[in-house]
Amino acid sequence: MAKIETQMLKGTLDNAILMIIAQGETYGYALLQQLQDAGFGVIPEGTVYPLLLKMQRNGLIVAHRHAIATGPDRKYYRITAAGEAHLQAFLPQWKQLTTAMNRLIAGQEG
Amino acid sequence: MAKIETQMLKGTLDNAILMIIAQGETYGYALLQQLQDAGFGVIPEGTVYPLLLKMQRNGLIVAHRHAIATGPDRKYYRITAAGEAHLQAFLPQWKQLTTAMNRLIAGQEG
DNA sequence: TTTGCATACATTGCTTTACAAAGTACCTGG
DNA sequence: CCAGGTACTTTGTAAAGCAATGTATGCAAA
Repeated sequence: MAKIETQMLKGTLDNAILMIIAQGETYGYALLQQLQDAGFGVIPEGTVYPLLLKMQRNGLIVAHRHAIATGPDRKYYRITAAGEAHLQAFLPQWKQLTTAMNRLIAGQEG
Repeated sequence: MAKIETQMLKGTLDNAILMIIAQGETYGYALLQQLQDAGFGVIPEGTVYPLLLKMQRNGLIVAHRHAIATGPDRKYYRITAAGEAHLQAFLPQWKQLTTAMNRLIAGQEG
């Protein structure tokens, strides 16, 4: 999986993570793999963990720590109503940006 | 035209500008309007002009100043071979990012 | 036993980027 | 004359991704 230019992820990665959480409770370390599976390439821990903390501070997600049989505790995240609202605000912006870009790209190739 | 969250433009806006220049020589002040027409919303001068200077330093575009009959001089920009190569490297990354995001969004709605 | 590795999360500091704000300068219309 | 549109520049700020480093747990191999 190719690595996406990091600048391009700004303002997008957080919403990607929020969508993954919205589609099923998960925890940080698992998210690293889920992001890769989704096609974002390798996203380092130093990116994901601070992001999760920030989203928690902003009330977009809530966490609850869970001890498991084997290995360190996990922090599971769930999306909040504010998080859902945030996603609803993001979607049209993403649409606008990709529409504008794809039109330029079409003019580039065609 | 709605305003796109500025973080989302990082690493994308430069390539949008590069594509506009690739599709026909233009100058900074005209670019402001072209970006808006393309659907990016209002992009301020404090964003576009520094970006053009940086792209020039990086050899992606070349400029030549042109005096016109009425009003201040204009700096017209043309894309270079390095600029074309830069675009060719950008396109698959953009494709990868939008593919990954759109798949998540589909899972969000469907 | 102990070394190493995978799991799991947190923190500090760096770099890049969009942007606000302010400035310079030209020309036209009221 | 002066307000406003045209046209470009510069300085400083805030935000985000990430490298690097650290902490801690449990298991497997040596």
